[in-house]
Amino acid sequence: MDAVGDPNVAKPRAPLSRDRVLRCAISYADVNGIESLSMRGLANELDVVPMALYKHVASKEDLLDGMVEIIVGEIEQTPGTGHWEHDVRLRILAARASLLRHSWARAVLESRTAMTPAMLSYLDGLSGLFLAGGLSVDLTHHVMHALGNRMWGFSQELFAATPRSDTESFNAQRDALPAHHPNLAAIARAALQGDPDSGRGPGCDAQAEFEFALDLILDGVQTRHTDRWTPRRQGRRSR
Amino acid sequence: MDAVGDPNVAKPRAPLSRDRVLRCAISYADVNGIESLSMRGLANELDVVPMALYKHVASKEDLLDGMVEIIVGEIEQTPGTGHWEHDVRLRILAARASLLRHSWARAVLESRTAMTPAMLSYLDGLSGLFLAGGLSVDLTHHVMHALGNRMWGFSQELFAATPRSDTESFNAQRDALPAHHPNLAAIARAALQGDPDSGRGPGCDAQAEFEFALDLILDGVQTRHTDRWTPRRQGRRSR
DNA sequence: ACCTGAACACCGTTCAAGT
DNA sequence: ACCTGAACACCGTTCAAGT
Repeated sequence: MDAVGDPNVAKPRAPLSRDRVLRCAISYADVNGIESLSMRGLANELDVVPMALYKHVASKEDLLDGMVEIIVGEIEQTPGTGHWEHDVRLRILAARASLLRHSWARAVLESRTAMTPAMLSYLDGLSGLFLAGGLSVDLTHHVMHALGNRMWGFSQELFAATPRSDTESFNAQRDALPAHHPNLAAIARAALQGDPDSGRGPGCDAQAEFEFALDLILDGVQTRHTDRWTPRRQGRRSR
Repeated sequence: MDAVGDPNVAKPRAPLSRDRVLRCAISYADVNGIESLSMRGLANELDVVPMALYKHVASKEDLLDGMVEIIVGEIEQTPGTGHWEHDVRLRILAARASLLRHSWARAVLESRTAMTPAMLSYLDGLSGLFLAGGLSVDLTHHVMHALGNRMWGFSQELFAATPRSDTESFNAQRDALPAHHPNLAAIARAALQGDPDSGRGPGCDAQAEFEFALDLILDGVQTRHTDRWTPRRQGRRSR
């Protein structure tokens, strides 16, 4: 009747489409890591000759653009309530949730230089939350810059989760820390003591760090806003 | 007497060293762009067989680590005066100055996952400025995260300086901006009106944006510091 | 007109053969 | 013991030959 049980019959492979290519690339990167994603490997995954991809994707760069496009497009459009601090916080945490689902998303997004429609929409929506809260256009502009890649939900990693070097050199480095880097050693010690139950070794609570930094910035913006801050008027404040 | 004027005599090529390899790679990337830096091309630049590089550099990853290592190592060790806001500001602007000298530095630094000695030293020195100013170890820890890649002197680029796509699609995108992205359009319009003399098209004053964001964060830290902020005590503030 | 195998011009890195 | 040419196992992309 059909091809079930007969491995020699070609699978009725679904026709290729840009969306199918991009989604396959995403799950391939999820499973195998972004560094092992190649046009040839992806074509193989799709049971297709490499050249067939170029009908739906202009180049590998375009493929990567399309991959982040999908993920950014999936960011939840959290509702605006008119309380801009709350609204912005919610929206950015939604972005964080979307992007954290793919371990490679941060690196790829940071490597992109093109602006895609979904990225523009997200940025426009986020700016709109500030403007709806009554912030001036100028202040909103500067705040968007100030958020940095935090607007995508990223917090700086001080020490990579998995040091690339082998364990012995990692241990050597850690043992040498107190002598040569007393300040970092103190911080690391306090972080480890403070979170004895997290049990993640030298890591930090990324979510807590993210929210601390986000609130720090939003508070500063609130201050600038109520102070009716304007650009080029005040110059640098004395300190 | 010597080889001057005789092109057939082999140049007495300086013996290779890790430092010479790294510095040649840096200036090669400065001139030709990081994307066209290859082990083979670098070897060719040094009049050497590709394999010879592997005596001084374990891999291309190690080469890139070494390149940022040199640049980070060149960050000026600005003096500490005990006024931590001033000291931190100065040190971070010094980092910015060093890294901005190489257009590829930001991308490469952000792609690194390993911690190198020079990076550790810089981080230790920067933390030390906060601690010397009387900030608690905990607050210093969180602030280091909050600075994000701003601690290296980077500000978020909202729109890449040179859109990768061709000019016509760029124009099409810009013309479609007001209709679909009213908030971004308002920001772009204000930015262009506000800086009529900068004449850099749709760009922003990166230095001004950087200092705005840096001061925003440092002010917030000052507030947390004088409020004797401690972690896990206050949880989220109501809003 | 469409599709695709082979080819092109590269990579980073290994390895064995030569000195 | 040291050095290195050739080779290996890939890349992204072009292109001409086949249907």
